Amino acid sequence: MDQHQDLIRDVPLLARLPEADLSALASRGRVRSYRSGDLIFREGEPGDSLHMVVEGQVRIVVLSPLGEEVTVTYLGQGECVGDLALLDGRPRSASAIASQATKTLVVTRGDFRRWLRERPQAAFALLETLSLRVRRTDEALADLALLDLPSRLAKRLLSLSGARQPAKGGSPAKLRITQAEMASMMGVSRESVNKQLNAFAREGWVSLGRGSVTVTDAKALRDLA
Amino acid sequence: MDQHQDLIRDVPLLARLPEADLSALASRGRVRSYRSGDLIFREGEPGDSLHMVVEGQVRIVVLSPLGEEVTVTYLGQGECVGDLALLDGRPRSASAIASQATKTLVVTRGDFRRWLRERPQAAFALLETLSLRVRRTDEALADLALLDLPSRLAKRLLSLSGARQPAKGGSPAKLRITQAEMASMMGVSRESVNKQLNAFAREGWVSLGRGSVTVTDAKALRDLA
DNA sequence: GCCTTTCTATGAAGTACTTCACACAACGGC
DNA sequence: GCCGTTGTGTGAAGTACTTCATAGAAAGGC
Repeated sequence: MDQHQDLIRDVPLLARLPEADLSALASRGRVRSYRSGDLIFREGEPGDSLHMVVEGQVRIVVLSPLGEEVTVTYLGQGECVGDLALLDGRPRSASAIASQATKTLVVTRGDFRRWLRERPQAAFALLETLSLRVRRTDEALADLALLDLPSRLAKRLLSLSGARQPAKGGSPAKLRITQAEMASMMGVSRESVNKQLNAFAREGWVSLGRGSVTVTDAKALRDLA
Repeated sequence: MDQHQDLIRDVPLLARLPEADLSALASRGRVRSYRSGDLIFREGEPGDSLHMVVEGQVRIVVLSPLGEEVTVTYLGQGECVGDLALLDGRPRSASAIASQATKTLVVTRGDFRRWLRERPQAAFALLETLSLRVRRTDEALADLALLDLPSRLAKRLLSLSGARQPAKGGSPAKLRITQAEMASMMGVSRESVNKQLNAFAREGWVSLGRGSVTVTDAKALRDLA
């Protein structure tokens, strides 16, 4: 399962499209800037645009039934925010908030559909990409139902570190993330994440700092997951 | 919302296509018959075909990390089995087993791609369908992480009964399903499902039989979920 | 009919998480 | 430099599930 992790990051919606098609799409977009903490869109709003992250980082949050904010994921440069809205025109299923100073390229649904109509080939690539995404989400669902916290945490650490440190050997990747954020993403308490991270640290698999986790033994984590 | 069940049920891959396009695709397929218990395909095999269920029922199972079979969902008449393989050509992410005598219409990846090439419009419909499926799975993921068993069970009961009893008023729908199957689908123990179902029964929200659950107060379940 | 298998039902003990309570360390503002 | 804020670390108690054990009732084979 975890060998698919690399796909997670390098398969944003448009990754498989030829460069020319991509820039044609980009040329129809407008650039928007956000300061850290700015709301990009809110859960439940009608969604008719896609944001490609040009610079910075975006936090995706949903409201839990109990009314607390739960961070689903973070999206960085080159990734797409709110892409599903382009395809099905449904309301936003989550809110997007700039977690740093961020620039996005906004493409509207209308522009996108015109662009797609002129490029039937692009639809194939999109179908393939979306299909991979369904697989990945299904897999996450199975993980959540079947795996315990240590395994899930190990997977998550690998996925996060793999993403930021692509195609490099054994060199350790320092993740800039708080334990509270990890807990929120995984749907467990901060205390549990803390205790498990410290257990990993005692084994020498990770090293911890204030607001950071560094994976030092990826193999051990992979074995666990 | 809960899990794969409903999404695959009311949003089969090809639901939004015009009738003519559908029958053009169907005409390229071959019909295959399976007896109850026959394996249709196995997890991990290369996937290059789609099965549309013409008659009968198919059980989708994955192997958990501990080696036990977990039923992900059941697919019935008109639904598609192994549809993702057509789009991305990846190995099967689950096994499919005929849970009754079943007939399927098999379409190969090659045939599908030729068919799709001749119908650029169909790609739009497929993109929309897949997009909805991603949303539903994401939602199921959030449910699993955030909701407790009573809520999830209530949702699941509604989703199952809604699927079999579409667009009808207050009339009770009798689900033909064992508690063990429900437990396997939801990733909890059979005993937990049993105890919770009996709690619902004591409230008068469902009535139980051997191999069946009947929702008698859908509103109460909805309030809980 | 009986016997085997399948399914439901339930209590007792164990486990993995949770919440709560608190301590302390690092950083930022001024 | 001090002080409020944010983040980490940890134990105690509680909760929601698990597994295990056991029982009985319904259905199917022959």
